[in-house]
Amino acid sequence: MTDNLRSVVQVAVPVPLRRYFDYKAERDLMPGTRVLVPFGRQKLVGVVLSADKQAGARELKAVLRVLDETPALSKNLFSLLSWASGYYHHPVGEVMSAGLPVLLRSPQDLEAPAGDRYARVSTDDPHIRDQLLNRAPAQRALYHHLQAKEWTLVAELGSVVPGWRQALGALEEKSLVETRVFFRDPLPASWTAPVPLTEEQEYAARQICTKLGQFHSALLQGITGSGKTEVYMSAARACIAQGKQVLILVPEISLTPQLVSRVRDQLGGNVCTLHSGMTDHARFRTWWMAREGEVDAVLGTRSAVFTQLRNPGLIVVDEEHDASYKQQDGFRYHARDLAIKRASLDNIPIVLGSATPSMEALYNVQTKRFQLLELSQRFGPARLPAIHTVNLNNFPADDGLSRPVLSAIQQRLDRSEQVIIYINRRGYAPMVRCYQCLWEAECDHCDARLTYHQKSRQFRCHHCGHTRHGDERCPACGATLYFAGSGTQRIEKVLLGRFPHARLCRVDRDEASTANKLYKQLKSIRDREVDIIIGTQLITKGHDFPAVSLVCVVNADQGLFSTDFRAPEYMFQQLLQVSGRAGRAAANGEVMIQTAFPDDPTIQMIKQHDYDSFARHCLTQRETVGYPPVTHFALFRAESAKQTAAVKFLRHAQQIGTQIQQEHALDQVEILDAIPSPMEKLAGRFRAQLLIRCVRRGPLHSLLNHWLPVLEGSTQSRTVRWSIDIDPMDMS
DNA sequence: AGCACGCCGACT
DNA sequence: GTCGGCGTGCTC
Repeated sequence: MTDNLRSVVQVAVPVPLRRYFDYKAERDLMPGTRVLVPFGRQKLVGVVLSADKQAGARELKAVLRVLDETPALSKNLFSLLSWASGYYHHPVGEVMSAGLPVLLRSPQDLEAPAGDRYARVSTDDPHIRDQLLNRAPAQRALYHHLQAKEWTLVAELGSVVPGWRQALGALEEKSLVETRVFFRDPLPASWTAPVPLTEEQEYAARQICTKLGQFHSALLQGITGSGKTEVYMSAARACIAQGKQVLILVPEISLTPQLVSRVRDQLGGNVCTLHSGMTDHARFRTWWMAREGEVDAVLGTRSAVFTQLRNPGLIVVDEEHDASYKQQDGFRYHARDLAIKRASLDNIPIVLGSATPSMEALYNVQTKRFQLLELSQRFGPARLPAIHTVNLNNFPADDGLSRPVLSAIQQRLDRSEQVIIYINRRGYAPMVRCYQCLWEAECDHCDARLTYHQKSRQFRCHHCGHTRHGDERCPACGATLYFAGSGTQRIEKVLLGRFPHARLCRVDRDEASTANKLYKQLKSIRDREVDIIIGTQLITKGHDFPAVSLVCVVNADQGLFSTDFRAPEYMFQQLLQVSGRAGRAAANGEVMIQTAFPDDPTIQMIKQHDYDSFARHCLTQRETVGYPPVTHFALFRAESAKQTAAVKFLRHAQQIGTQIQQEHALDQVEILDAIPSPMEKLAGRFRAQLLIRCVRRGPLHSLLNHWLPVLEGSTQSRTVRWSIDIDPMDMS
């Protein structure tokens, strides 16, 4: 029998299996090429891993269709994803799939994306216009609408001008209006001359620039307001001047329109963005242009680390310590770490920036893997705010706010300066109980208390989103409920009673539920339409409020008693970040932290703005107890609707692991006991975890390499939902 | 993950 | 007598 399918290709199919599948193909295909393959009785888009001529003994199915002329995944991106699949021990098919834009995960040929049609007025001659339009009101309305702007997106006309389709056609016919298709927003780039850098900034930027063209990692540590962005931008301009592209990663929350326009201003406008709010089509367009080399810079969140660049030149990871870089489900990668790997594959420099670097980054500085670049001066007139503590043992805060804090607020209001009240807890009260019948507001689906939301008269679970209606009466016996602790709503109410003439603004996920609402709130704060801002961590990130001169932290003590070993680190980062909001323009910035433990060493170091001492202290501690980054963690997680199933499964996993460990003499690795998660029940599922750790990565990974296939093959692995988390960022 | 097959419980 | 529950097995 003649067979023109003479090649065998290994294909990564998007299924949760830690293996690939062989198919016949007409010719050898390049790694990274997408193929449509039959899989069971479905057809799936897979990615070619390798090809060889050896005809297997088995009868193979044939590739149905080759989807890419040139591989959708470039050589380096393919290498990055292959590496990531190994490092994170995640099924290769799912990893390859995650590295593709959503549009390319379905069987579409790889071709240039469609652009957007824009329209603009082409003639401004009033005579012609009036003559041609005096009997066409719809056309006239459309014409006037278009006149207001340079290019207008045709797709947006529907909501503005009724009957636009006909009118536009007619206007085009009369040559009064022209339309064109653009890949990106054709607004002219406003270009701002770069601000002169300080000596420190200049030095940092130059250090980065000298490394263009080779792999090099630098940590840019600069206190809030020291102008890290100017350093990135200066290095980016140098990179672009060499004809290379820049990839800039930012945390989810800080990718605001202001940031985009700021970067556009500084880099010459040829900048594309990539974030979760965009449509699949818009993302594909950015992806395509970056790959074609048509954009100078890509600015994006976590998943933008997979953007292909034709001429990569520099990677920037802003707010490197931010938790949103870690994907928390499915393929649990860390975008910052992948960015470093990517820089090494592309042979280009990478800059990680932060005011409060992660312990991981600082450890890499200690071990000489990263170069440290420091910015120690605040830019412009602003100085660091003074940080005071208010001892809650001496000044009780019955309603959440102590007397010294209240009088400090009064003082700022008298001087018409703005105040931020920082409280990292939404709702009215996190604890509700009845002293008559001892009823307590608890979630039916989680091991957690319900938070009372007064505004919506609801009890809400902040873990699973479950809500139940209720008011201030006990649902069991009708007595008046007791509310303990305070959230943003309660603080707002207290302030309203205390300062009836002040204009309040509450910024939390309930109030700022969409990016647009948040943006409006932030704008009204900046425009000084607000006196007191009550906010959660939503307000801590990167926003500049020049008129804020006082920041009050309602309760700093949660971070001191958490079960999570990273809690002090997060607390420090958060408090320094929110402190940075005080007095960015004025010289009289002040921060007041309410705490019952003013002598706690962490609190003391916060008062001194002494992140370096804290970090040293923290790293030493991590070293003694064997925690990351000095020791490496891998965490098995499992969950099931049945109470004991998850722990049972992980005990089974533990047994397999211990046996494999002995067989391969991997005795440096420590396998702890399978235990229920700190919050065992979440959203109606019972969860458990199993921690593996090792001072060296090598043995940890080789253990997992032997372990996971066996576990995956075991029949019990179908009874629960389980996953492995390499370098877990939270242990809940 | 999907999807089929297969063997035990309460229903038209 | 069947519809359907989810345990088990397989996907080149």
